[in-house]
Amino acid sequence: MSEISVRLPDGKLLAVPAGTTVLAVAERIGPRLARAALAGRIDGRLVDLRAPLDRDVALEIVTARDPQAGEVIRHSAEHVMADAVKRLFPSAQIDVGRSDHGEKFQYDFLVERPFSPQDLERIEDEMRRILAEGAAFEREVVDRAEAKARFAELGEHLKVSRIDDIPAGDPITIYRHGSFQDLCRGPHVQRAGQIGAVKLIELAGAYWRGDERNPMLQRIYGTAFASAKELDEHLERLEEARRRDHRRVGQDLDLFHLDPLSPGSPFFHPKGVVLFNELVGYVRSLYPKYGFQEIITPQIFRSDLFKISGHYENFGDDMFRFEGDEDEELFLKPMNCPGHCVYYNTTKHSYRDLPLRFAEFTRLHRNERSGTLHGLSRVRSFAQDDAHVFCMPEQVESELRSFFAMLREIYHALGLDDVEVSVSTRPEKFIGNPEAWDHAEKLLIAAVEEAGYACGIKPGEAVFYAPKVECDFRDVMGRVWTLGTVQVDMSAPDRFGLSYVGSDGQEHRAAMLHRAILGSLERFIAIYLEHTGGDFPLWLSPVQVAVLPIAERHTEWGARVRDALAARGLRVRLDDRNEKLNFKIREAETHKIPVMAVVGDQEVTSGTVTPRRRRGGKEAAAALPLDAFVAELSAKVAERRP
RNA sequence: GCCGACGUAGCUCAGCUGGUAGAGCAGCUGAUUCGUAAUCAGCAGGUCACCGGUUCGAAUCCGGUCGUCGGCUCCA
Repeated sequence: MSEISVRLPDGKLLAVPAGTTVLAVAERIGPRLARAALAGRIDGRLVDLRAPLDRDVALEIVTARDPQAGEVIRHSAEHVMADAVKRLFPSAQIDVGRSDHGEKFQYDFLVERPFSPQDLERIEDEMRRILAEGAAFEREVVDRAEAKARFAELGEHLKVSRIDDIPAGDPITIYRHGSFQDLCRGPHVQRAGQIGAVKLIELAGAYWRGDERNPMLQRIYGTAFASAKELDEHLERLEEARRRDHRRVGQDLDLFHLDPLSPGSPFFHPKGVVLFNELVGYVRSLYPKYGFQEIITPQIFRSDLFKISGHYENFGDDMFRFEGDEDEELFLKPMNCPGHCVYYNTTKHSYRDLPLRFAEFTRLHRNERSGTLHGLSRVRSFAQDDAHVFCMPEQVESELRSFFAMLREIYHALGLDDVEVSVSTRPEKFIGNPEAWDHAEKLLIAAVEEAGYACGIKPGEAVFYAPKVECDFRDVMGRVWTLGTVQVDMSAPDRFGLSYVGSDGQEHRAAMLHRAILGSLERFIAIYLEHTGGDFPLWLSPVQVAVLPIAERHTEWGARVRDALAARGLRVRLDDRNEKLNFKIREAETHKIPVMAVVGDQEVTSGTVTPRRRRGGKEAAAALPLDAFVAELSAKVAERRP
């Protein structure tokens, strides 16, 4: 039998017979490693311990300490959960599990009646029992007919249909622990005991094969770790996410609320409006620099507009529709682009006028399905930092360059530095010709790379009328949100007959770009609140300064401090309540006010204030003349420094 | 829209298997005049989401509606 060579992480080469399993290699290295092994890794890909090696490879043995250990453990926990469900509910049919996203795993079941939260507890207990039994996971390669027959006999009809999804020629493997077996690619732990801690998190309905025309299965989500300590840390992170939830922060800081009388349409409170307006004002302040002109188009349009744009047939059900006089069909606009096209067409354009860049912040309304509404991040009424660029086709590249320059400037100012950019390519259903799509996609990819981003590709993810760039921001909790986007429209120029007169005196088709940098302001605020936890930089803070007199005799000076700050446009509150300084500080801290100005006897006599920064702690701050204090703060605000 | 859970004072929540609603914080009043994260006391505050049913009696049990939350689907 031929030998292969296995390179270990320390550089050592091990010669073993072809067909040696990963586990056997681990045993050659040492029995303790073999016992602790959860999986192997070849070229960054996890492989099962029982998988035979058939070529020269670089191999790492994955143990509980490995960053990828969780993936293996959770994958095996899926099987344990399915096993537990089958033990408690023998008539349940198993569909499939997943554990390749985040720190949770899931499994779907077809059951006569939905699981209850009590069932969840029972299932979790049963899982612990299975872990305690510590059965070994075994791997088996079977042929297709055998696999189908086996699951058919078990009454697992969903599973049989899943076998049909496996491409012909691919090996079919089954993993078994105890009396439970499941179709699975692996890899899996050696024995159930290696799953140190499990917790079932939640129940949900999920359509079979993700199609809403199919029956709904019951999905259980859980998480699993090598140790109880890691599980606790994970639960602590979930708790932290709950603390930062924008709905909670929005409530605590009195920024907005959602009222049952208008589901999905937020009320912004005065402080929320400050945040909203500061964001809009900032973007607006950059419009001259990047050559945008702001316009305001109608909120309501006749249906004809959306018939021209194509939204009528594609999104008609998701628009707010009503009737005007004489059965006139009207819609609340769900986006600005058609209106911008109408405006573009009000005059004949020369190539000398292009590019024309129209921006608009007015409100948009979409009748989102009730189940999809979520705080500020999914609403029915919102505004975007929306704009459309009308240009000659050969100007698209430089427009994309300008888009990324503006995007960088804004994200940097807001402290959104962890951004990944990708291009979504042509979906199955699309309009326009494929060559034009290919060309546009190439332009986008080149522009992303030129802007200095590694360009990811999201195959088939584009909108039906336009390839698009998506800018995904990773927040402090590690969650990814799509913010900015730019799209090359393959449809509107023709549908609206967007044209310009070229230097040759002939009419030419114009190119059109859609772009937004923050996207929906509502959604952006949600994301930003969770990212910052409500700790805004000075310039965005609804209340920038709290003036805190120590006793009543200091309020007069406090009022003059307040007035001096307010006169320079700073948002300031004088806390003249009859409370102790500690109380006022605590409240300013919990309200996330970035700067406090303490005034007592010393300050009154010397005409100063003693500043205290948010979370400044006990460090002794020096008193500052009022003028200097005001000048420092207004300079920071003007420069949008924290 | 679909599956499940939930809806009690402005906020956060308690109220065991049915017997006329309770706390903390916030608010109001008073006392205290205080130097870097909660001073003390008193007062007031609820058609228990809404509609209907069961019952001598419903916050509690049942049905419906609305909303919220977690998912699914969708996201121009």
